Amino acid sequence: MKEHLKTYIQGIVPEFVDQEINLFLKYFKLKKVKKKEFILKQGECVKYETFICEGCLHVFHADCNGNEHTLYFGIKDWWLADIDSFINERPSQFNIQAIQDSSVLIINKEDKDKAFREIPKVEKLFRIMCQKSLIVYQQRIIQYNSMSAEDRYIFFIKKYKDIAQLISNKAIASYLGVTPEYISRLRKKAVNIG
Amino acid sequence: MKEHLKTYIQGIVPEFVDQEINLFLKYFKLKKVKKKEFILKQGECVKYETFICEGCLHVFHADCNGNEHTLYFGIKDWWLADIDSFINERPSQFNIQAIQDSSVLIINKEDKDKAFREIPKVEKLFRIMCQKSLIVYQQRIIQYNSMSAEDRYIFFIKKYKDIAQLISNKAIASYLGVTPEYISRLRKKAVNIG
DNA sequence: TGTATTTCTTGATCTAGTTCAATTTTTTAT
DNA sequence: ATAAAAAATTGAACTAGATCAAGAAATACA
Repeated sequence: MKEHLKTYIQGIVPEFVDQEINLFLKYFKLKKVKKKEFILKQGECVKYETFICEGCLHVFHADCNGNEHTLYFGIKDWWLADIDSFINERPSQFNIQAIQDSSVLIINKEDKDKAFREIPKVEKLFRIMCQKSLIVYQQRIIQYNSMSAEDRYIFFIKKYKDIAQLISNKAIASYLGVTPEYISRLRKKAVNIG
Repeated sequence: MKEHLKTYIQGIVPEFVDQEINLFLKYFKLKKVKKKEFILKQGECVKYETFICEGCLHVFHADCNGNEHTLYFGIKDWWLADIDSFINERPSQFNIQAIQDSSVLIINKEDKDKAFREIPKVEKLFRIMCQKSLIVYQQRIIQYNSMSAEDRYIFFIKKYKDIAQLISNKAIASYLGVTPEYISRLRKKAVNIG
């Protein structure tokens, strides 16, 4: 399983040498997560940063009316964490739940901090990962401001084909910020048009 | 002017020693920007990463209908860059325009890369900065999905009091993803309610 | 200082997306 | 294989926010 993460790291920071990666990988523990199982519930403090080897997980916030709002879905090669909670050690706003049986690698805060100190390239790795996430979020924000729900739906389905097939329409709705009913209507329309 | 940046850096990464900061600061050049002046126009490639010492700047995308969509406003102690353009060396989707006369410090790509190599703590600095931005974007995305335009307006005005006073309602509208007319109505309502 | 341009406001009308409720389909668990 | 629960669909009514248009106020600039 750790091979996944190794390949991922080499893809991001090619300067990493084997020995450094292996040292880093030692800090990770493999965890199997069953479908529907939570690895984080909102209100808890995030203890681990998580790399997905296989499966699919759902990061979402439930508001006081019980409505769910999706931050994102993660598949193979994605990282999961509520950074705000992990870094600032405050209760998380988010739930993380497996949509399928999944395998993840987890590292705790002390070990991650140790890795930052022992292996300087880890700083670079996380700096670049963060930048990549930022780009995606920026894109998404511009889309909220400039596109209709219908266009965002079409964009989502195209961009995240593989994820879209694994998740419910309800979950897509909660990602796009619309109601499940509306997704249902959009879908019907899409089918009729072809 | 560079003192601003120095203080900022010390606030983020206290381990930075004076000598390292000074070395890093050497790479920055001061630039004065007049109100309404652009430091980036969409379609251009981003050459500089920018730190704001004073003033206020506006980062926005103009769509094919000429409508503007604001990514964010920056004031003192904010960084500006379309990371996607800066890192991947592709044309930017964004404009950056001064809302007031402003002073900024700029660093170009080669110098930034050099700094990453010469001063390892710079990696840490940018890693932490990125994390902070991510937290803000995540918050904003959840708000798009869970709050009405009215509530987002109220939130914005409270959270960014100082920025809100400098910018037009039109600009606020383009940040929130609503029309200026609607902001006008919300404002009226707010005044009447008190 | 006056004029041109941009913003702001307001009314009237419209529509994308919501809400609620009922039914069907799919999934889950036994 | 079956019952129970969750998700999806559909219709009808509704509403938050958009659009268009026109006048008032504020800003920019020569």
